[in-house]
Amino acid sequence: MAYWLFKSEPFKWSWDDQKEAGEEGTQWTGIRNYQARNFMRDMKVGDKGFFYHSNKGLEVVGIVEVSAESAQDETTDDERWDCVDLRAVCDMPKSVTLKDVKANEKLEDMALVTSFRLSVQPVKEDEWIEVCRMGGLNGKTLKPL
DNA sequence: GCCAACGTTGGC
DNA sequence: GCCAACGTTGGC
Repeated sequence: MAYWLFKSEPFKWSWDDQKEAGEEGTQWTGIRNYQARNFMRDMKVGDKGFFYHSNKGLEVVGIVEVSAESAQDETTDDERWDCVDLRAVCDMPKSVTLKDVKANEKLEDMALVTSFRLSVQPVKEDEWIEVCRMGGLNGKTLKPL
């Protein structure tokens, strides 16, 4: 299983919107960047990801799961763009801010810091565990600590 | 709202 | 295939 991070501007698509999309989840539309798209093509159903609020908030607020593999982005006819479906899994008991991430030397190589413009990013397992721990979650079981 | 970083486009 | 111009992202 792989781990990822998804950025969204909360005034466009917030964590609350994602939760309202329910168990089925919904397409993670609007990605128009080849690198980000290629990461989505690598995703498998069941992969976990952080839901990050960019622009406003600047924090990881929840955990999502890939609920469908990459398929045509329904918001465009352009066949170059496809995306996965995501569903909300749980809240971060305590949201983890970009500031917190930058202040943690274990996370200095995290793509969130090094490739900050990339809107869909891979997360290494140790980074996953660490960010979960900072947010009050066990990264393996996704239960509160 | 500014601007740095960086991806994309298009002329040559 | 280079590179300048341009557009977008996202932190500050």
